[in-house]
Parts: sequence; structure tokens; C-alpha cells
Amino acid sequence: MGRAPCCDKSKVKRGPWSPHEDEILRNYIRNNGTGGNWISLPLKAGLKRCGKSCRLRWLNYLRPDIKHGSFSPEEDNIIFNLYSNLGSRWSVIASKLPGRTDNDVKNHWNTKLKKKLLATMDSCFTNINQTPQASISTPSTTTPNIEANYDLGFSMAIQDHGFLPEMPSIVDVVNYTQTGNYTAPEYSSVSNSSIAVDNNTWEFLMDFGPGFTYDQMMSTGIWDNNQDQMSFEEAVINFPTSSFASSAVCHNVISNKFYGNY
DNA sequence: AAAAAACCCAACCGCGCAAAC
DNA sequence: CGTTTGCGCGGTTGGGTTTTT
Repeated sequence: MGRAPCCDKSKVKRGPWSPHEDEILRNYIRNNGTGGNWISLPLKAGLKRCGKSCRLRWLNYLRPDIKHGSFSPEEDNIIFNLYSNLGSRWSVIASKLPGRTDNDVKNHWNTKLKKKLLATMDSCFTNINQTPQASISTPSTTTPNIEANYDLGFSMAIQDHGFLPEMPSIVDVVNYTQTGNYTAPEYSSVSNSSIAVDNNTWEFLMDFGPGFTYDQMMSTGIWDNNQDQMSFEEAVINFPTSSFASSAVCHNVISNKFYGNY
């Protein structure tokens, strides 16, 4: 036995809203508010609509603070980063984008961003497969060029160790640079959050760490003084445009590609 | 120019949760 | 307490629009 329907479907109008209906709903809410009860609102407002339909129309379209129009690159970036870590929690993602609704963000992801991400990942793997940069047992002394080919930016470390899942959970310090000039060592924990790729003739480890130096980590607050790390989720919400968040995108997508859902 | 395919997005649906009873 | 009710969420769909063939 299913759930009782919220209204009598045969007595309410469905489908697209007319400008007249929009005006009735807008005027009613302007004068009376939503009254805290969407189910009874259409009757009071004089609309032959289901309460849920009224709620959706108001929240997703008529609300005065809704931002209409296309998404900016900054908004895209935030959606990428949050989606990669939170998954399809559209309302949480939308809450970080003023004026955007969960429905907007969801539609934008499904129609635009998902394809963009997949295309980017494809080009990333093409580059990885064509341009091996180093071999095992040789700590990196040159900048791996993967990052240059990949605009989301992640860090890569070449280390002498085996592959997941046997990879030891140790802490290494690896030479790392984003600019081509060595700057500072990055502290890197090697764990299941790192990805090893065996391409038969060459091997490497991609370390999807924060991409920050120790000092940067301390200053962003991602680490506190006790070096307790924020959760991934916390960090990405707090720093949605950081390289930390960007690296998490790569990590999650590539993890899925190699190991399936985790 | 017409048909087909792809894209896009507003709207619907049903479920889980929590507040009210 | 258990039950009912309404809200909010995420998945999905219908159909209008645009692009491609």
C-alpha cells in the first residue's frame, strides 16, 4: 500500500504555470507570506494547484532573490568541487551559490558540467598514457607535466613503493612544485587516498593531497595546531575554490575509475 | 526545407525525515 | 509513546527548443 497522495490529482491543474497563475501566487505570498503551510495555500490564494506545485514554483522561479541566467565560471568551479566530495546533495551545493536553487544546480550539472568533467578526464588520461615522466625508484627531480595538461590541478609524487592495496600507510616528504621552481617540500601521507597507476613500463603514484605547503596548510585552517585535519567535506565547503578542493575532484573521479565506487 | 537527434529545464513524483498531534 | 501530516530533497520525465543530418 503506497502513500496517500497529497492532493486530488483530478481536481488540480498540472503542467506549466501561466503568467496569470504566477501573478496570483506572487501577490498572495507578497501580502500573506506562505503561512507555513503549502498544502492549504492554493485554496486560500484561489489557485487550482497542488500545494507542492505552488511551493516548487515559488522556490524555484518566482522568489525575488532567484538569480536567472547562465552560471559563471566561478559558480561552475564551486559546483565541481562540492559535487566531487558531496555527491548529488544539490541543496547543500546550492546553499553555497546565492540565488541558485537546487533544481538549477542539478540541471546545470546534468546538462553541462558532467560532460565537461568527463571530457577533461578523458584528456587527462590520454596525456597520462602518452607521456610517462619517470620510473619507479627514482624520486622526482623534474616537474611532472601532468599538471600542466590538466587545469584542475593536482599534485603528483613519484615514489618507490608498491601499489594499492598493499601500499604502506606512511608519511613521506616529497619534492613538489606547481611552478617549475622548487619551493618547499609537501608533506604527504601515502594512503588509500593516493592512486597508483601501473602502465607496464612505468609506474607512478598520484598523490591527491592538498597541494599546499605546510605553512599554507596552517594558515588556511585546514590543519589546526595539533595537525588534526579537517574532514574532506568540511574543507571543501570552507574552501570551495582552493586547490585542495580541486585536487579532491580528481581524486574522487580517478578513484572511481580505477577502483569503482568506494 | 524537413526530419531526426540532441539538448535543456520546468515540473512532477515518491520517499525520508521531523514536527505535530 | 505511535501515528499522521507536511516539507524538502533527489531522481526522473515531458515536451519545447535548438542543432545536426
